Amino acid sequence: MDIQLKRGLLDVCVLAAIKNEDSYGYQIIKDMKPYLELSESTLYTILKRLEAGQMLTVRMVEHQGRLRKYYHITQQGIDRIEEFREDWKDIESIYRFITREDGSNE
Amino acid sequence: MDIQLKRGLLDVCVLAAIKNEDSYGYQIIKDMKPYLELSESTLYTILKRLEAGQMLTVRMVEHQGRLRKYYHITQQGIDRIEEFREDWKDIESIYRFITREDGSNE
DNA sequence: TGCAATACATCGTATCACGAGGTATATCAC
DNA sequence: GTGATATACCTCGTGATACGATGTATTGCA
Repeated sequence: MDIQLKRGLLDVCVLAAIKNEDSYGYQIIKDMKPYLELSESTLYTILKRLEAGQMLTVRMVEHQGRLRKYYHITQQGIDRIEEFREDWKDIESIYRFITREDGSNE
Repeated sequence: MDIQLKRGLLDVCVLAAIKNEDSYGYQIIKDMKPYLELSESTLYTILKRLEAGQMLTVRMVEHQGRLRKYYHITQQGIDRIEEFREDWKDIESIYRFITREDGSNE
């Protein structure tokens, strides 16, 4: 899929992936894979950005000798998803503009 | 609206704006305004990019002493819109992932 | 005379996705 | 025990790109 199209979805998509249950990087990639593939470098960049924007909090957990960073969504993160829902109305209107058939000669 | 969300729409939106009738920069901005605001600098960047990608052709027309550059969509441009329609199915599936209610506790 | 609208353009900046590469442990096959 | 694969994190550099700022030039109206 077109990279540009993904851009606006990525941040919200990651938030959605941890919305119902705290999760960690590797797991998030696996969960999102059926919908949207993203590389590790991309995910960790996004997670950092979301943490900086206080959309989520981080907690270290040891699991079988390896450290995992569990991410937990904040209220601001939940609000961000809600904003996206609002934006979606505009997106759909743009979609209709793009795919409209002008009746003129088709 | 979120800039990132617009990104994937912009190119296709401009193509859609000239799909039914050749148009020029200033007019395109006005036509798109109700759906998607974009600055002149952004539009001219996009038009250059679309021309380079052979999505449209350009023709100079003098109009009341001023030069206008009329843009005409090519078959490749039309195909690009069709590709977008295809991508839209994936986008909608991502939208459902983001807005899904997991039933668990809501 | 001045200002808004029309119509084009360039440049620099900030944001961002991603590939390439790095570190380290667990697990399983040979 | 050695190597490969999976797990799990990270950084850096690059290319793409939207946009504000700025510039040029004409038309038309107050």
